[in-house]
Amino acid sequence: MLLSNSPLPHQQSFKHLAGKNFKPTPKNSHPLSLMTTKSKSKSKKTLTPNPTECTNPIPDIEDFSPSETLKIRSSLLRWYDENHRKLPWRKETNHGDDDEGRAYAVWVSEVMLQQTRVQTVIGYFDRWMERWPTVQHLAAADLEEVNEMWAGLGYYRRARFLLEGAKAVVEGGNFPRTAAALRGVRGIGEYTAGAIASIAFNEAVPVVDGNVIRVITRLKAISANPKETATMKSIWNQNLHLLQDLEISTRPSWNWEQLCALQLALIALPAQFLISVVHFQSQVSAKKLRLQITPQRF
DNA sequence: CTCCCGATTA
DNA sequence: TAATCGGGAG
Repeated sequence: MLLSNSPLPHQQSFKHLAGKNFKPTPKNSHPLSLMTTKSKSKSKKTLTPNPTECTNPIPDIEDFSPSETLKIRSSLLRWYDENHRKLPWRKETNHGDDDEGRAYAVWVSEVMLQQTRVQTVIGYFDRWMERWPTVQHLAAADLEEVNEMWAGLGYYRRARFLLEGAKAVVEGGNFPRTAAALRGVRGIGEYTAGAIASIAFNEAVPVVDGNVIRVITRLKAISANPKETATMKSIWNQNLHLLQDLEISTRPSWNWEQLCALQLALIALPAQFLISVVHFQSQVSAKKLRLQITPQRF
């Protein structure tokens, strides 16, 4: 779910949110990092001869402290309130009314956004929803017309999965309402399942896509390679922390809007926000910040 | 883990 | 020409 306000120079890349001078965090560049990507210590199990090694395989990733969580959360929510863009697949209506309709819209938009920039997707999305306003409508379609509507987007296998998924959902009788249940649907993986479950069905599940990886790694000055499964696991965990105990956040109480805003802010956060957030980054991880984060990087 | 899809860039 | 990007399938 890419909601950037800026035009997107490339497809399929979270770099487009970060400006021209964006460069991925170089591996092993963190001076404080004791062991990062290339440490081939595959002896993670049972063998812990070195006492410094046994604590954490990724030393420069630490959990958010409660106060960090509060700061980051309120900044994200403030950003969302002030800057978020209204997009056709995200209606600002009250959530009680038609969450399955919203889930379907999020589903369609997410699949399209996996491969195509926002500006292009909007047109495809509107036409798609006009033709097949609900899962039930889509489930009644056949592959030829789906491909026809999809023409120009590429990745036709994803369109086919979307159709097969819709058929399965309709045959199943009720829309899966949890991330775990959604995972069973064709074409819905960890990310899309989390996005639908949290945005449409109010489940507090973490969601990690390319943009979230970038946000979290910047906020925490993480130098570990996101391609490493251990790093990804940690980033998922970071996001989970941001969602936990929402009732102690700056907003009055837990509600759908808050969860939704947090997820969307994380997913959509443009580079501009990261500049404005630098001041509290310096409180969050001052040492790392000084060493790794420089304004022109954004 | 590897492979996949396509536009875009190096 | 080859690498890159990302979410999902196998």
